[in-house]
Amino acid sequence: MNNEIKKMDPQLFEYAFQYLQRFMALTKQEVELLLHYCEFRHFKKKEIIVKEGETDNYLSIVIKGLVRKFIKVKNNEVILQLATEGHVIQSEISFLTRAPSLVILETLEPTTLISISHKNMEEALEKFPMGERLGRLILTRMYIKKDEKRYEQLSKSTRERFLHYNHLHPHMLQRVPQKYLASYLNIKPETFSRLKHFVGKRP
Amino acid sequence: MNNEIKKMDPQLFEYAFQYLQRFMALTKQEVELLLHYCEFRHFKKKEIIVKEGETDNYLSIVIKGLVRKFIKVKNNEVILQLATEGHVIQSEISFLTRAPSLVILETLEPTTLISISHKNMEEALEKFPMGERLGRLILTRMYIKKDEKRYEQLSKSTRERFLHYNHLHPHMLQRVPQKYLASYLNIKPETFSRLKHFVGKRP
DNA sequence: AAAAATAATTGATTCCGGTCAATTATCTTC
DNA sequence: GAAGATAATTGACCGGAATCAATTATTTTT
Repeated sequence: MNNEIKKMDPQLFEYAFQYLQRFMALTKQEVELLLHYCEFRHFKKKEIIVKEGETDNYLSIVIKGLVRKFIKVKNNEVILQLATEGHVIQSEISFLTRAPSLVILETLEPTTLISISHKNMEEALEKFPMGERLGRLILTRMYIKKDEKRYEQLSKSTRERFLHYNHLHPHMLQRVPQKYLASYLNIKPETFSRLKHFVGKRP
Repeated sequence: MNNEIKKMDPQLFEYAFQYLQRFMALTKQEVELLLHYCEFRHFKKKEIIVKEGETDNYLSIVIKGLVRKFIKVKNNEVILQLATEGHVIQSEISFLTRAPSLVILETLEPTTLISISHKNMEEALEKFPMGERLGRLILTRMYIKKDEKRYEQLSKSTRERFLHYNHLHPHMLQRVPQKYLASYLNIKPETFSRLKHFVGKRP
Protein backbone atom coordinates (compact mmCIF):
# COMPACT_ATOMS: atom_id res chain seq x y z
CA MET A 1 0.00 0.00 0.00
CA ASN A 2 2.70 2.48 0.88
CA ASN A 3 6.11 2.22 -0.65
CA GLU A 4 7.97 4.30 1.84
CA ILE A 5 6.74 2.04 4.60
CA LYS A 6 7.66 -1.12 2.71
CA LYS A 7 11.34 -0.23 2.67
CA MET A 8 11.05 0.92 6.21
CA ASP A 9 13.97 1.75 8.39
CA PRO A 10 14.33 -1.31 10.63
CA GLN A 11 14.87 0.96 13.60
CA LEU A 12 11.56 2.62 12.91
CA PHE A 13 9.90 -0.73 12.62
CA GLU A 14 11.36 -1.71 15.94
CA TYR A 15 10.08 1.53 17.39
CA ALA A 16 6.53 0.93 16.20
CA PHE A 17 6.72 -2.65 17.33
CA GLN A 18 7.73 -1.68 20.85
CA TYR A 19 5.15 1.04 20.92
CA LEU A 20 2.25 -1.22 20.07
CA GLN A 21 3.55 -3.93 22.32
CA ARG A 22 2.62 -1.71 25.23
CA PHE A 23 -1.03 -2.26 24.45
CA MET A 24 -1.18 -5.89 23.47
CA ALA A 25 0.95 -8.76 22.29
CA LEU A 26 1.35 -8.56 18.52
CA THR A 27 3.52 -10.58 16.19
CA LYS A 28 6.03 -8.93 13.89
CA GLN A 29 3.81 -9.95 11.01
CA GLU A 30 0.81 -8.25 12.51
CA VAL A 31 2.71 -5.03 13.12
CA GLU A 32 4.08 -5.12 9.59
CA LEU A 33 0.58 -5.62 8.26
CA LEU A 34 -0.68 -2.71 10.31
CA LEU A 35 2.16 -0.44 9.25
CA HIS A 36 1.19 -0.84 5.63
CA TYR A 37 -1.88 1.18 6.40
CA CYS A 38 0.37 3.99 7.62
CA GLU A 39 2.33 6.70 5.87
CA PHE A 40 5.09 9.16 6.64
CA ARG A 41 4.31 12.82 6.50
CA HIS A 42 6.92 15.56 6.46
CA PHE A 43 6.43 19.18 7.48
CA LYS A 44 8.73 22.13 7.68
CA LYS A 45 8.93 24.55 10.57
CA LYS A 46 5.82 26.61 11.39
CA GLU A 47 3.67 24.61 9.06
CA ILE A 48 0.00 24.13 9.88
CA ILE A 49 -0.94 20.44 10.02
CA VAL A 50 -4.59 20.90 10.90
CA LYS A 51 -6.45 24.18 10.45
CA GLU A 52 -9.30 25.38 12.61
CA GLY A 53 -12.56 24.12 11.16
CA GLU A 54 -10.93 21.34 9.17
CA THR A 55 -11.61 17.72 10.03
CA ASP A 56 -8.50 15.89 11.13
CA ASN A 57 -8.12 12.75 9.11
CA TYR A 58 -5.06 11.36 10.80
CA LEU A 59 -3.84 9.69 13.90
CA SER A 60 -0.13 10.45 14.07
CA ILE A 61 2.94 9.82 16.12
CA VAL A 62 5.82 12.27 16.10
CA ILE A 63 8.95 10.57 14.80
CA LYS A 64 11.08 13.69 14.74
CA GLY A 65 10.28 17.28 15.54
CA LEU A 66 7.77 19.14 17.63
CA VAL A 67 4.11 19.98 17.19
CA ARG A 68 1.99 22.33 19.22
CA LYS A 69 -1.75 21.87 19.60
CA PHE A 70 -3.62 25.01 20.51
CA ILE A 71 -7.02 26.61 20.53
CA LYS A 72 -7.96 30.20 19.84
CA VAL A 73 -9.98 31.77 22.58
CA LYS A 74 -10.87 35.47 22.71
CA ASN A 75 -8.11 36.49 20.28
CA ASN A 76 -5.34 34.73 22.08
CA GLU A 77 -4.09 31.18 22.11
CA VAL A 78 -4.10 28.41 24.67
CA ILE A 79 -1.56 25.67 24.16
CA LEU A 80 -3.06 22.27 24.86
CA GLN A 81 -0.17 20.01 23.98
CA LEU A 82 3.49 20.12 23.01
CA ALA A 83 4.18 16.85 21.26
CA THR A 84 7.73 15.64 20.80
CA GLU A 85 9.22 12.40 19.54
CA GLY A 86 7.09 9.40 20.49
CA HIS A 87 3.97 11.35 21.33
CA VAL A 88 0.61 10.87 19.69
CA ILE A 89 -0.64 14.06 18.08
CA GLN A 90 -3.99 14.74 16.50
CA SER A 91 -7.14 16.74 16.91
CA GLU A 92 -8.60 13.76 18.75
CA ILE A 93 -12.13 14.98 19.07
CA SER A 94 -12.29 15.89 15.41
CA PHE A 95 -10.77 12.57 14.42
CA LEU A 96 -13.07 10.58 16.65
CA THR A 97 -16.28 12.44 15.86
CA ARG A 98 -15.50 13.54 12.28
CA ALA A 99 -16.41 17.09 13.27
CA PRO A 100 -14.53 20.25 12.33
CA SER A 101 -11.52 20.75 14.53
CA LEU A 102 -11.57 23.44 17.17
CA VAL A 103 -7.88 23.06 17.71
CA ILE A 104 -4.98 23.88 15.44
CA LEU A 105 -1.89 21.76 14.95
CA GLU A 106 1.30 23.52 13.96
CA THR A 107 4.91 22.42 13.84
CA LEU A 108 7.49 24.37 15.78
CA GLU A 109 10.35 22.48 14.14
CA PRO A 110 10.78 20.51 10.95
CA THR A 111 8.74 17.44 11.71
CA THR A 112 8.17 13.90 10.52
CA LEU A 113 5.02 12.04 11.49
CA ILE A 114 3.96 8.48 10.98
CA SER A 115 0.23 8.66 10.35
CA ILE A 116 -2.75 6.45 9.72
CA SER A 117 -5.71 8.02 7.98
CA HIS A 118 -9.20 7.62 9.36
CA LYS A 119 -10.23 5.70 6.28
CA ASN A 120 -7.30 3.31 6.54
CA MET A 121 -7.91 2.91 10.21
CA GLU A 122 -11.50 1.86 9.64
CA GLU A 123 -10.29 -0.58 7.06
CA ALA A 124 -7.66 -1.90 9.42
CA LEU A 125 -10.18 -2.12 12.23
CA GLU A 126 -12.31 -4.36 10.05
CA LYS A 127 -9.67 -6.53 8.46
CA PHE A 128 -7.33 -6.76 11.35
CA PRO A 129 -8.82 -9.21 13.86
CA MET A 130 -7.42 -7.44 16.91
CA GLY A 131 -8.21 -3.98 15.59
CA GLU A 132 -11.18 -3.02 17.71
CA ARG A 133 -9.47 -4.28 20.81
CA LEU A 134 -6.25 -2.42 20.05
CA GLY A 135 -8.27 0.71 19.37
CA ARG A 136 -10.04 0.39 22.66
CA LEU A 137 -6.79 -0.13 24.52
CA ILE A 138 -5.12 2.87 22.92
CA LEU A 139 -8.13 4.97 23.76
CA THR A 140 -7.97 3.70 27.32
CA ARG A 141 -4.44 4.95 27.59
CA MET A 142 -5.38 8.30 26.11
CA TYR A 143 -8.12 8.57 28.68
CA ILE A 144 -5.80 7.80 31.55
CA LYS A 145 -3.30 10.37 30.36
CA LYS A 146 -5.98 12.99 30.12
CA ASP A 147 -7.12 12.13 33.61
CA GLU A 148 -3.62 12.62 34.96
CA LYS A 149 -3.39 15.98 33.25
CA ARG A 150 -6.62 17.10 34.84
CA TYR A 151 -5.47 16.02 38.26
CA GLU A 152 -2.22 17.88 37.67
CA GLN A 153 -4.09 21.11 36.98
CA LEU A 154 -6.45 20.64 39.88
CA SER A 155 -4.03 19.82 42.62
CA LYS A 156 -1.09 22.10 41.90
CA SER A 157 -0.56 25.83 42.22
CA THR A 158 0.94 27.95 39.47
CA ARG A 159 4.33 27.74 41.08
CA GLU A 160 4.10 23.99 41.59
CA ARG A 161 3.07 23.38 38.00
CA PHE A 162 6.05 25.40 36.85
CA LEU A 163 8.48 23.53 39.05
CA HIS A 164 7.02 20.14 38.26
CA TYR A 165 7.08 20.69 34.53
CA ASN A 166 10.64 21.98 34.51
CA HIS A 167 11.71 19.03 36.59
CA LEU A 168 10.09 16.59 34.18
CA HIS A 169 11.05 18.30 30.93
CA PRO A 170 14.14 20.41 31.59
CA HIS A 171 15.13 20.38 27.92
CA MET A 172 11.87 21.91 26.69
CA LEU A 173 12.81 25.38 27.85
CA GLN A 174 15.66 25.27 25.35
CA ARG A 175 13.46 23.94 22.60
CA VAL A 176 10.23 25.92 22.80
CA PRO A 177 9.56 29.67 22.98
CA GLN A 178 8.74 30.13 26.62
CA LYS A 179 5.49 31.93 25.99
CA TYR A 180 4.21 28.60 24.67
CA LEU A 181 5.34 26.77 27.76
CA ALA A 182 3.70 29.47 29.84
CA SER A 183 0.45 29.08 27.98
CA TYR A 184 0.60 25.30 28.24
CA LEU A 185 0.93 25.59 32.00
CA ASN A 186 -1.75 28.27 32.12
CA ILE A 187 0.65 30.92 33.39
CA LYS A 188 1.10 34.42 32.01
CA PRO A 189 4.43 34.98 30.22
CA GLU A 190 5.46 37.66 32.70
CA THR A 191 4.79 35.36 35.62
CA PHE A 192 6.64 32.54 33.91
CA SER A 193 9.67 34.75 33.43
CA ARG A 194 9.61 35.84 37.05
CA LEU A 195 9.33 32.26 38.27
CA LYS A 196 12.26 31.25 36.11
CA HIS A 197 14.54 33.86 37.62
CA PHE A 198 13.17 33.47 41.06
CA VAL A 199 13.78 29.73 41.17
CA GLY A 200 17.12 28.75 42.61
CA LYS A 201 17.15 31.75 44.87
CA ARG A 202 14.22 30.53 46.91
CA PRO A 203 13.34 26.86 46.27
CA MET B 1 -28.26 -14.78 34.52
CA ASN B 2 -29.91 -12.19 36.67
CA ASN B 3 -33.49 -12.58 37.76
CA GLU B 4 -34.17 -8.99 38.57
CA ILE B 5 -33.15 -8.03 35.08
CA LYS B 6 -35.28 -10.76 33.50
CA LYS B 7 -38.47 -9.36 34.88
CA MET B 8 -37.24 -5.91 34.07
CA ASP B 9 -39.38 -2.86 34.18
CA PRO B 10 -40.17 -2.20 30.52
CA GLN B 11 -39.49 1.47 31.09
CA LEU B 12 -36.06 0.67 32.32
CA PHE B 13 -35.45 -1.52 29.36
CA GLU B 14 -36.50 1.31 27.10
CA TYR B 15 -34.12 3.57 28.96
CA ALA B 16 -31.15 1.25 28.50
CA PHE B 17 -32.14 0.72 24.90
CA GLN B 18 -32.18 4.42 24.15
CA TYR B 19 -28.97 4.92 26.03
CA LEU B 20 -27.00 2.36 24.09
CA GLN B 21 -28.57 3.49 20.85
CA ARG B 22 -26.55 6.68 21.19
CA PHE B 23 -23.42 4.70 20.54
CA MET B 24 -24.44 2.24 17.89
CA ALA B 25 -27.50 0.62 16.32
CA LEU B 26 -28.49 -2.37 18.40
CA THR B 27 -31.53 -4.59 18.15
CA LYS B 28 -33.86 -5.14 21.09
CA GLN B 29 -32.59 -8.68 21.25
CA GLU B 30 -29.00 -7.53 21.50
CA VAL B 31 -29.78 -5.07 24.26
CA GLU B 32 -31.72 -7.71 26.13
CA LEU B 33 -28.80 -10.09 25.79
CA LEU B 34 -26.42 -7.46 27.05
CA LEU B 35 -28.64 -6.52 29.97
CA HIS B 36 -28.48 -10.05 31.27
CA TYR B 37 -24.88 -9.42 32.11
CA CYS B 38 -25.97 -6.49 34.24
CA GLU B 39 -27.39 -6.18 37.72
CA PHE B 40 -29.17 -3.62 39.83
CA ARG B 41 -27.45 -2.33 42.91
CA HIS B 42 -29.16 -0.37 45.63
CA PHE B 43 -27.54 1.96 48.12
CA LYS B 44 -28.87 4.12 50.85
CA LYS B 45 -27.86 7.69 51.48
CA LYS B 46 -24.22 8.37 52.39
CA GLU B 47 -23.17 4.87 51.56
CA ILE B 48 -19.69 4.23 50.22
CA ILE B 49 -19.76 2.43 46.87
CA VAL B 50 -16.01 2.28 46.30
CA LYS B 51 -13.47 2.77 49.05
CA GLU B 52 -10.03 4.28 48.59
CA GLY B 53 -7.57 1.49 47.76
CA GLU B 54 -10.25 -0.91 46.62
CA THR B 55 -10.42 -1.99 43.00
CA ASP B 56 -13.64 -0.92 41.34
CA ASN B 57 -15.25 -3.92 39.71
CA TYR B 58 -18.20 -2.17 38.14
CA LEU B 59 -19.19 0.07 35.34
CA SER B 60 -22.44 1.66 36.43
CA ILE B 61 -25.11 4.03 35.30
CA VAL B 62 -27.15 5.97 37.82
CA ILE B 63 -30.81 5.07 37.47
CA LYS B 64 -32.00 7.04 40.45
CA GLY B 65 -30.11 9.08 42.99
CA LEU B 66 -26.83 10.92 43.17
CA VAL B 67 -23.24 9.79 43.61
CA ARG B 68 -20.20 11.89 44.30
CA LYS B 69 -16.74 10.89 43.20
CA PHE B 70 -13.94 12.49 45.16
CA ILE B 71 -10.29 12.19 46.02
CA LYS B 72 -8.57 12.91 49.29
CA VAL B 73 -5.70 15.32 48.97
CA LYS B 74 -3.85 16.81 51.93
CA ASN B 75 -6.63 16.03 54.40
CA ASN B 76 -9.39 17.60 52.42
CA GLU B 77 -11.55 16.42 49.58
CA VAL B 78 -11.77 17.37 45.93
CA ILE B 79 -15.01 16.47 44.19
CA LEU B 80 -14.36 15.09 40.73
CA GLN B 81 -17.88 14.24 39.65
CA LEU B 82 -21.47 14.56 40.73
CA ALA B 83 -23.36 11.85 38.90
CA THR B 84 -27.13 12.01 38.60
CA GLU B 85 -29.65 9.95 36.66
CA GLY B 86 -28.27 8.80 33.33
CA HIS B 87 -24.63 9.42 34.15
CA VAL B 88 -21.92 6.81 34.09
CA ILE B 89 -20.20 6.49 37.44
CA GLN B 90 -17.16 4.44 38.33
CA SER B 91 -13.57 4.73 39.38
CA GLU B 92 -12.64 4.53 35.72
CA ILE B 93 -8.91 4.31 36.08
CA SER B 94 -9.24 1.56 38.65
CA PHE B 95 -11.76 -0.30 36.54
CA LEU B 96 -9.70 0.03 33.39
CA THR B 97 -6.33 -0.77 34.89
CA ARG B 98 -7.46 -3.08 37.72
CA ALA B 99 -5.44 -0.98 40.14
CA PRO B 100 -6.55 0.19 43.60
CA SER B 101 -8.81 3.17 43.36
CA LEU B 102 -7.51 6.59 44.35
CA VAL B 103 -11.01 7.98 44.29
CA ILE B 104 -13.95 7.31 46.52
CA LEU B 105 -17.55 6.90 45.40
CA GLU B 106 -20.28 7.80 47.86
CA THR B 107 -24.00 8.31 47.47
CA LEU B 108 -25.53 11.59 48.54
CA GLU B 109 -29.05 10.23 48.13
CA PRO B 110 -30.64 6.77 48.12
CA THR B 111 -29.37 5.44 44.84
CA THR B 112 -30.01 2.70 42.32
CA LEU B 113 -27.37 1.73 39.81
CA ILE B 114 -27.43 -0.60 36.89
CA SER B 115 -24.01 -2.18 36.83
CA ILE B 116 -21.92 -4.56 34.82
CA SER B 117 -19.04 -6.24 36.59
CA HIS B 118 -15.59 -6.30 35.03
CA LYS B 119 -15.76 -10.04 34.75
CA ASN B 120 -19.12 -9.99 33.05
CA MET B 121 -17.98 -7.24 30.77
CA GLU B 122 -15.00 -9.25 29.61
CA GLU B 123 -17.31 -12.15 28.97
CA ALA B 124 -19.73 -9.94 27.10
CA LEU B 125 -16.89 -8.39 25.11
CA GLU B 126 -15.93 -11.82 23.93
CA LYS B 127 -19.31 -13.34 23.30
CA PHE B 128 -21.10 -10.29 22.07
CA PRO B 129 -19.94 -9.68 18.51
CA MET B 130 -20.25 -5.90 18.73
CA GLY B 131 -18.76 -5.74 22.20
CA GLU B 132 -15.32 -4.40 21.49
CA ARG B 133 -16.73 -1.78 19.20
CA LEU B 134 -19.34 -0.70 21.71
CA GLY B 135 -16.66 -0.53 24.37
CA ARG B 136 -14.50 1.62 22.18
CA LEU B 137 -17.37 3.96 21.40
CA ILE B 138 -18.36 4.36 25.03
CA LEU B 139 -14.76 5.07 25.89
CA THR B 140 -14.64 7.63 23.11
CA ARG B 141 -17.54 9.44 24.64
CA MET B 142 -15.91 9.35 28.06
CA TYR B 143 -12.80 10.82 26.54
CA ILE B 144 -14.68 13.64 24.88
CA LYS B 145 -16.45 14.50 28.10
CA LYS B 146 -13.18 14.60 29.96
CA ASP B 147 -11.73 16.83 27.29
CA GLU B 148 -14.61 19.27 27.65
CA LYS B 149 -14.10 19.36 31.38
CA ARG B 150 -10.43 20.18 30.96
CA TYR B 151 -11.21 22.95 28.52
CA GLU B 152 -13.81 24.28 30.93
CA GLN B 153 -11.24 24.55 33.71
CA LEU B 154 -8.59 26.02 31.46
CA SER B 155 -10.55 28.69 29.71
CA LYS B 156 -12.83 30.02 32.41
CA SER B 157 -12.32 32.11 35.52
CA THR B 158 -13.74 31.14 38.89
CA ARG B 159 -16.66 33.46 38.34
CA GLU B 160 -17.31 32.16 34.84
CA ARG B 161 -17.21 28.55 35.96
CA PHE B 162 -19.72 29.35 38.65
CA LEU B 163 -22.08 31.11 36.26
CA HIS B 164 -21.73 28.50 33.57
CA TYR B 165 -22.41 25.62 35.90
CA ASN B 166 -25.43 27.24 37.48
CA HIS B 167 -26.78 28.00 34.07
CA LEU B 168 -26.38 24.40 32.96
CA HIS B 169 -27.48 22.73 36.19
CA PRO B 170 -29.69 25.14 38.07
CA HIS B 171 -31.39 22.35 40.02
CA MET B 172 -28.18 21.01 41.50
CA LEU B 173 -27.90 23.82 44.01
CA GLN B 174 -31.12 22.53 45.54
CA ARG B 175 -29.94 18.97 45.51
CA VAL B 176 -26.34 19.02 46.68
CA PRO B 177 -24.68 20.62 49.71
CA GLN B 178 -23.05 23.64 48.17
CA LYS B 179 -19.64 22.93 49.58
CA TYR B 180 -19.58 19.95 47.23
CA LEU B 181 -20.51 22.06 44.28
CA ALA B 182 -17.85 24.53 45.32
CA SER B 183 -15.24 21.81 45.48
CA TYR B 184 -16.34 20.39 42.16
CA LEU B 185 -15.83 23.79 40.55
CA ASN B 186 -12.58 24.28 42.43
CA ILE B 187 -13.91 27.24 44.38
CA LYS B 188 -13.68 27.80 48.14
CA PRO B 189 -17.02 27.52 49.96
CA GLU B 190 -16.80 31.14 51.12
CA THR B 191 -16.19 32.38 47.61
CA PHE B 192 -19.01 30.22 46.29
CA SER B 193 -21.38 31.70 48.82
CA ARG B 194 -20.34 35.23 47.95
CA LEU B 195 -20.73 34.58 44.23
CA LYS B 196 -24.20 33.18 44.83
CA HIS B 197 -25.38 36.29 46.62
CA PHE B 198 -23.52 38.64 44.35
CA VAL B 199 -25.04 37.23 41.18
CA GLY B 200 -28.17 39.05 40.03
CA LYS B 201 -26.94 42.27 41.52
CA ARG B 202 -24.07 42.60 39.06
CA PRO B 203 -24.23 40.12 36.17
C1' DA C 1 24.22 43.54 8.44
C1' DA C 2 20.50 46.68 9.30
C1' DA C 3 15.73 47.16 10.05
C1' DA C 4 11.59 45.38 11.68
C1' DA C 5 9.10 42.37 14.30
C1' DT C 6 8.58 39.42 18.07
C1' DA C 7 9.79 37.76 22.67
C1' DA C 8 11.57 38.28 27.28
C1' DT C 9 12.46 40.92 31.24
C1' DT C 10 11.47 44.08 34.88
C1' DG C 11 8.80 47.46 37.60
C1' DA C 12 4.50 49.41 39.49
C1' DT C 13 -0.10 48.58 40.54
C1' DT C 14 -4.49 46.20 40.91
C1' DC C 15 -7.76 42.78 42.00
C1' DC C 16 -9.76 38.28 42.46
C1' DG C 17 -10.13 34.83 45.26
C1' DG C 18 -8.09 32.63 49.43
C1' DT C 19 -7.53 32.60 54.46
C1' DC C 20 -8.90 33.36 59.13
C1' DA C 21 -12.49 34.16 62.27
C1' DA C 22 -16.98 34.88 64.19
C1' DT C 23 -21.97 34.44 63.65
C1' DT C 24 -26.13 32.52 61.94
C1' DA C 25 -28.69 28.85 59.72
C1' DT C 26 -29.71 24.18 58.73
C1' DC C 27 -29.34 19.53 59.24
C1' DT C 28 -28.90 15.13 62.24
C1' DT C 29 -29.96 12.23 65.75
C1' DC C 30 -31.05 11.06 70.24
C1' DG D 1 -38.35 18.81 69.47
C1' DA D 2 -34.06 20.06 71.88
C1' DA D 3 -29.07 19.47 71.67
C1' DG D 4 -25.25 18.92 69.01
C1' DA D 5 -23.00 18.87 64.77
C1' DT D 6 -22.36 20.52 60.29
C1' DA D 7 -22.97 24.05 56.73
C1' DA D 8 -23.53 28.64 55.10
C1' DT D 9 -22.89 33.38 55.53
C1' DT D 10 -20.46 37.59 56.32
C1' DG D 11 -16.53 40.64 57.49
C1' DA D 12 -11.63 41.93 57.56
C1' DC D 13 -7.43 41.18 55.60
C1' DC D 14 -3.82 39.22 52.64
C1' DG D 15 -1.22 37.60 48.78
C1' DG D 16 -0.21 35.61 44.30
C1' DA D 17 -0.72 36.26 39.92
C1' DA D 18 -2.77 39.34 36.36
C1' DT D 19 -2.48 43.62 34.13
C1' DC D 20 -0.36 47.68 32.28
C1' DA D 21 3.69 49.73 30.68
C1' DA D 22 8.33 50.53 29.40
C1' DT D 23 12.86 48.63 28.26
C1' DT D 24 15.99 45.24 26.59
C1' DA D 25 17.00 40.96 23.96
C1' DT D 26 16.36 37.94 20.32
C1' DT D 27 14.69 36.41 15.99
C1' DT D 28 13.18 37.14 11.42
C1' DT D 29 13.15 39.41 7.21
C1' DT D 30 14.93 41.98 3.55
